[in-house]
Amino acid sequence: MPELPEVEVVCRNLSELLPIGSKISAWSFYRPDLRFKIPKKQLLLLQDQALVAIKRRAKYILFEFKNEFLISHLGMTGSWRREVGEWQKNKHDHLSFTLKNGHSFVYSDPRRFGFVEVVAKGQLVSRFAALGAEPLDKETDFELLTDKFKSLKAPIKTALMNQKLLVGVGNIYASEILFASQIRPSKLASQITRSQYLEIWKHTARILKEAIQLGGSTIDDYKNSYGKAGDFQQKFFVYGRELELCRICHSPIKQTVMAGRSTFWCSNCQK
DNA sequence: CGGGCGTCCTGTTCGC
DNA sequence: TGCGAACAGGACGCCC
Repeated sequence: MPELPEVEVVCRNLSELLPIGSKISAWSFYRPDLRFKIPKKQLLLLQDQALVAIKRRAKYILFEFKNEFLISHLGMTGSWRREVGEWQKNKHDHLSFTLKNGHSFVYSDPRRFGFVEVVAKGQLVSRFAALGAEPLDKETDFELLTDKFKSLKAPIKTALMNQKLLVGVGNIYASEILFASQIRPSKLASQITRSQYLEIWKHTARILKEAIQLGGSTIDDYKNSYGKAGDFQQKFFVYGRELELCRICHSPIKQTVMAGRSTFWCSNCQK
């Protein structure tokens, strides 16, 4: 489900729903078996602490407290929703916390690829040491990023999804970015010119921003924290459009599997 | 060693 | 209609 735009939207939703200074007055745990066992003890230590901020890094949601971060990764199907007053627990709800005002925030995750984790502030840098550059951060050095990409042997589509170099791009947006850049997904990252990389970085930022503006992409079940679906899927040029006609040249869109993931492209527009 | 593949899960869709 | 296979937004460990 969630790539950078979807996670960013959820972070913005949660920032609105969870005012700075909010305090968790109670935790509830329903089933501990997420990707990693839910760290109950550490979560309980966050009780009565004031929320400082909610941020995003890569595809992670960071709830910042005075001394720790509560990290949430949504995996494929994770979601946070708010419940006010009496509410019905769902089959895939794993945990929730409640504020003094009675609002509850519930984490649900059918496929259980997501997880929550508590990290001391001093440990955050090392925890995220393996993560690459943020595509929407104006501090990102795209010249350096280009150098790194050019040293890879992998196809560009696989490279774009590698979170060690560039974060936030997943299977949907990788296909969309390469269509906009007019480059075939199978083209080797090392064979792409510097000027083509400039195009790729430009379209990466543009597409991710547009997707955020439209509330992300809903393929099947992604919903933001208000329960609302995204609209960016209506703007897809290639993802999920196998055999449909290219919006630019009207050739049928092709689909193949690369590194185990469905990949979509136009054989006429992309070289 | 870099990179590809299988794997962790459940739910839905597809094809026979 | 029914049932099993294939597939789905991520990311890690293992193996070549």
